[in-house]
Formats: sequence, C-alpha cells, structure tokens
Amino acid sequence: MGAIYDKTSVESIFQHAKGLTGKSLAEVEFIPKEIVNSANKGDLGSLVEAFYFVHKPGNDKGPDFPEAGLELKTTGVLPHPKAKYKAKERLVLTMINYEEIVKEDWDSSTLLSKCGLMLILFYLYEKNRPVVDRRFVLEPLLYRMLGDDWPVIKRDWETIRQKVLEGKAHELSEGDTIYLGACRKGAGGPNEPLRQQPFSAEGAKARAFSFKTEFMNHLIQGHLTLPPVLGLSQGLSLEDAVSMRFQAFTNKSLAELSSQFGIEKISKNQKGFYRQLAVRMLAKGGNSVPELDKAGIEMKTIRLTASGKPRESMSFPGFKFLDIVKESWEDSAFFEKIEKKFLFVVFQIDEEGVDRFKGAFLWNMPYEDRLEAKRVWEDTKRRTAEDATDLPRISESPIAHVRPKARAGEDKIPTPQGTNHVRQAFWLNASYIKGVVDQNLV
DNA sequence: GCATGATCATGC
DNA sequence: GCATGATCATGC
Repeated sequence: MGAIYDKTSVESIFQHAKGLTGKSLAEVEFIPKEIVNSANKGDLGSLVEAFYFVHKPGNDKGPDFPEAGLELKTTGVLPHPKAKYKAKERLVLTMINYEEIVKEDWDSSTLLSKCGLMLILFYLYEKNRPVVDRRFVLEPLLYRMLGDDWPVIKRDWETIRQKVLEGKAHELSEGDTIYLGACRKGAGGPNEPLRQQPFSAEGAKARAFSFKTEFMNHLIQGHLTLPPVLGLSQGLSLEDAVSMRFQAFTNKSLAELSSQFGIEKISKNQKGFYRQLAVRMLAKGGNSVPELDKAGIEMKTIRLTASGKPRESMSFPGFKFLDIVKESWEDSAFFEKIEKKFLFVVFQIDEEGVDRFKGAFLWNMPYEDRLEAKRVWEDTKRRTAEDATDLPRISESPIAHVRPKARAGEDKIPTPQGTNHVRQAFWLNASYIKGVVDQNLV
C-alpha cells in the first residue's frame, strides 16, 4: 500500500512522488494481474493515483488533489542521444469545453483552476512493455502555469477562446497558438461525433488544451536549455517580437548580412545558408532561438525571383506508399505539419541580381486551405492503392502536389502493386506560397 | 517559365 | 544511416 503522505500538501505529495523515481509502478506496488492485463496506454496516470497515491481523483473540472490544488500527470519520454530524453508526445491538459470557455476569463478559467499547478511524472515509453512496468526515469516536475511562460500561455488561451467566440471552433488548429495547443482529441476518423459550439451551427472536432511536444522537450531539458532571447515573458507577443527583431535587417544584402554575422557562404552549394542567416538575425548573432523551438514553430526560408515568385515549391517530409494506404488523414505526418505555425523568412533577388532579406512573418494555414490539402492527401492515398506511379500533379490543385524526394535514383521503396518506385513527398505549390507571401509580407 | 524529376547538404 | 530542408537539372 502507499506510504503515508498528506493529500492537502503540495510538498508532501511531491516528496511522495519522488519515491517512484527510477522505478516502475509494479516495482513499488502490487498490481492485480487482471488490472495489468486490462490497462491501456492512457491508464498509467490513474493506476499511479489509485495504487501509489491511494487516492480517488476529484471531478473533471478541478485538479486531482483539490485541497492542494495539484493536478497529477504522467507522460512518456523517449531516449535521445544528445539530450538523454525527449517527449514522446504532447501533454494533454484538459478538454476545451466550447460552451463554457466563452463565459470564462483567464483568471477563473477551467484550465488554470485544474492545471495551474501540475506534478508531472515522466516514464520511459516502451511500446511492448505493460504500462505498470514502465520506469519513471526522471525526477518528478512541479510545473506552475503562472511562471515565466504565463504571458504566452494566457495569450494562447485567449486566442483559442476568441476563435470559439467568432463561431470558428471547427477551424481551430495547433498552429493558432504558441505553447498551448488546441490538439484534437478522440479517435478521429469520419465516425467521430462532432461537438456543438455556441456561435455557429457547424459541428467542431473535440479538442483539448495541450502543451506542445516541443514545449515538453523544454520542460524535460529545462536546466540544459539556453536563456530565452525574445523576451516573451514580459508579455510581448511572438509576432511583435519577431517583427521587431527582423525590422533592422530589411533590404540588407546577403553580403552585408554575412559580414555582419561573421559567417561566409563558403561553397556555392551551402543549402542551409539562408536559414543560418535567419537564425542569426533573430537571435542577435546567436545560433538558436529557444522560444521558436519551444513553440514547435517551423522555420522555412523562401527565396523569390525578381518577379516575386518563389524559386521552388516547398517540400514536406516524405511518405511510404505502404503506410499511407493504411493511414487516416489526421494521423498522417502531412496533417501534423500543416497544422503547425510557420515562420517564413523571405529573401529576394533585386533588379541588379543582388540577394536581399525582405522580411519575415508567422503564418499558419487557413482552414479552407487545410481542407484542400486534405483532399490532395486523400486523393494520394486512393491513387497509391491503384497505381503509385500516378499521383496528384501540381496542375491538379492550387495548393499541394506530390513529387519525388529521394536520396538518389536507387532510393526506391515498395508500392502496393508489388513494384518499387522512387520515394515521394508532399509539396506546397510555389504559386500558393507566392499568394501567402503577397498577403503577409508588409 | 514552368512542371517534373532527381539529388544534395546537414544535423541528429 | 537516414530523414528533412533545400536546391539543381532537364525538357517542353
């Protein structure tokens, strides 16, 4: 049975939690066999609560330990060669209740009252190991939502609430926000029931507040991470911080930038050079921007020709023919990517042929366009099953197409037809990117 | 100039 | 060794 501790004291609960460090639940407590067998992946948290803390959680609205105001979370980590561990996935905090959130304000919000103080236990995720045998490999973490990150999180919460107020709960995506994501929740798929929202007749997918995976990485590696460079803890929005940083560099030539940062483009084929410059501009000469990593923001460089069109379409991760035919849209890598927030950093060749920095902006794909991307993905899935050599071309959609992306000509992978064919990826059309740049670059 | 195909450079 | 962001190459 669980050791003695005081359920009303944060410190006491925290100390008790430390007794799990380095051990699995089954090493510390006897867990009846029928429970071990029936436990699924989501159950470790409730098993820890029931068997180790000998505690019944309160209702859904409040924290697990109401007297202490403490919410208990367990979450998986994966081994990582450099950082030792990284987050397996986002941490789901609590469901977004569309009917309720519009009546709330931040200070009295369900999110803050339930998750304002969390005790997070990190276990090593091993797919085939029963949850009760998974070891808690890190010290437990007490996370206060009102610490350094709160201005960003509050702003995120308000962004989500605002969208529901506008009757756009169905348009929510993770890319709307910085650290606090509105992740979809539930099995997904075409049969998943939609939820009602107060200001639109349109049904919306069930979504929950979550800490993004990359944000969890920073919690895990907290003491290792570099100091923030954008000053968001003072309440500045990420948009403003980014545009202020880039402002000073507008229209500077590549030569000016590289001499300013003391980095030279040595070889003609230095593909990451523009990206390096972008990071230097943002990080005041440094080489990392922790806030961008933490927010899971995808930085992409865009190089325009003198006429203002991107030189290239924009590539996304590749897919395997045998996988895509079994996947659903919302489990696909392409879906995950295009729900993200992007930082587009734009360079352009001027009339004299000089490459110049033109500006940068944050962007996430509008709902309508995500529907079109979904259509292209569904079409790709269907056609892969029939003939993997005939996939959506650039002329077939204003937004996305499918094209090879391989390491070499021999880099071929199996198709459902039993043949091997060159590896493929999704791309956003250069003409679509042009439209985005035209609309967003001031 | 564009669609399509092919592959490079880099970081983990 | 490999995935990913990025770019080059070719033919119409």
